[in-house]
Amino acid sequence: MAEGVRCRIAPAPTGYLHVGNARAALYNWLFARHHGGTFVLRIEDTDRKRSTEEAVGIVMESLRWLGLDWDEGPEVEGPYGPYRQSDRMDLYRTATERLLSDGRAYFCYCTPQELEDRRRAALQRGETPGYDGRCRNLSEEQRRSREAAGHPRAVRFAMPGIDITVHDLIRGEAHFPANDLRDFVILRSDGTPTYLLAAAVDDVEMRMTHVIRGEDLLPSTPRQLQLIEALGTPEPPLYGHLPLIVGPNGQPLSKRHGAVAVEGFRKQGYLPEALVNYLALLGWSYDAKTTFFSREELIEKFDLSRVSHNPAAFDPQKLEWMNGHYLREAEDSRLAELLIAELLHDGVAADPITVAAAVPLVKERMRTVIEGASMLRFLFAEEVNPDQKAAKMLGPDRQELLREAASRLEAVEEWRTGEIERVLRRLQQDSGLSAKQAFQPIRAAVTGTLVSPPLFESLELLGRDRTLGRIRAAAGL
RNA sequence: GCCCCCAUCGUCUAGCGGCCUAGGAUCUCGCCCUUUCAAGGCGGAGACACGGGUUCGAAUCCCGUUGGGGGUACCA
Repeated sequence: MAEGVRCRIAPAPTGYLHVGNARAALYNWLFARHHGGTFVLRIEDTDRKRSTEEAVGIVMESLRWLGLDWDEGPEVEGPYGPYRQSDRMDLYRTATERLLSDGRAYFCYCTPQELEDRRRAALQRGETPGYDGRCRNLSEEQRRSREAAGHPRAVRFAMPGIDITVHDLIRGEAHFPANDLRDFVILRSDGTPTYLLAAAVDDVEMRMTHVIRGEDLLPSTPRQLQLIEALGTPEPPLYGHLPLIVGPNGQPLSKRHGAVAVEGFRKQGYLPEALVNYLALLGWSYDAKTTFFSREELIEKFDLSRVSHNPAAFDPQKLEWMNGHYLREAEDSRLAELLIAELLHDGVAADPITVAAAVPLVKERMRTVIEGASMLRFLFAEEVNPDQKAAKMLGPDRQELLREAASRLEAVEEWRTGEIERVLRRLQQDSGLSAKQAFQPIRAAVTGTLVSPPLFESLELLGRDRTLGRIRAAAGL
């Protein structure tokens, strides 16, 4: 660690940033920031068909939205670029050639079909499936004849045939028996590198000191360690494997469980600081008590030794609750902007001044921006269509109350919350009704629902004309 | 099949041999506050997967079982 920490997030541009990747990015970023190190973004797009420019853009946008800025990577570049694997093909080819000439890799002429057949046969015999190494010791003659026959060839890495122990930063040691560590393809027959090769080469070339990634990659670590050693690296990176994020039932997290992409959470009205805080705690904890962490606190306190070992179920409800907390803490002006954007997205051109005035009414009762926006809709609608429950509250027996309310409100001198409240409370007392009995019909008439922001404030914001119009309409006037 | 990882309330977790009558958060239920809904306050219910060891003493250490997840590709 002499030169300082260097770690990275290396997403494949699949068109969105999955929460699992987002969390891995966050932990890497926190780790780098905590140690004053360097956080690198590398795009793993060796699978050309699946990656587009647009997909890369979305990944970067999601990272930025989360506030995870990278020190090296696309757009900012850096001393070990380029940072897209598709721009680094020469490197992989060169590395392969060196491995080939060092005798650490060899050409394999087996076809996918043959491989599949042998694999099935081995499974049937109860043996460990995996490459049997048959092309490893081909004679020069055998090789030549296959070349002459035009057989496609892939390049395989020659594993040393020894047991390997991985020292994991998070979970300690993991032992892998030699028999399960078979020779694997590093360069496909079409000349492109596989993940194992590309990641190993890049981690070495980019001087990564720590590789913190999902547990799904733990079994590939002994292979990469060997590859890295064969590449002549004096000091391989240290590895740490994060527990996977799973769905509510312990199954893999999928779209069926709601949003799984960072972009999706943004669209649903979540705040980045809420997602960051939630994700930080999904697999890591600081102590028994602390739940809320600012970005600075996370940087200061984050520590790999406190990352948990077991899979964590993503809990949308807890995220929502946490989002509510951050919404309440957010600046009013920021919320106003988000609400206006959300309303507009919904086809409502909301007046900014009204929204700004309404923010205090909704900020403490919304859990997402979408929810907040829906609470404000009645302020901008032409007319209201009472929902079922509200309609019940507007039966014939409430008409007199509504009429009286309309006439008294018409006489209010200054259309302010205080005045409105005074008049309506007097009405309530005169009517002999309970507050609930008296005010719910008015709420129903004005907002079309029985659940809304506080009534008197709402009436002020709605304005006298529309308030009276709605009450009268509900009273059948 | 084989290999690897993991195992505390429904969920996220604290716990790293006695401080545990197992703590916090979320969810849920009740009460208070209250014009509705929230927010807030108070209270309740809710977990050490199982079986063996080790030890004066085990949620904590060891072994096994069971369960879950991951891997086993010319995907990443």
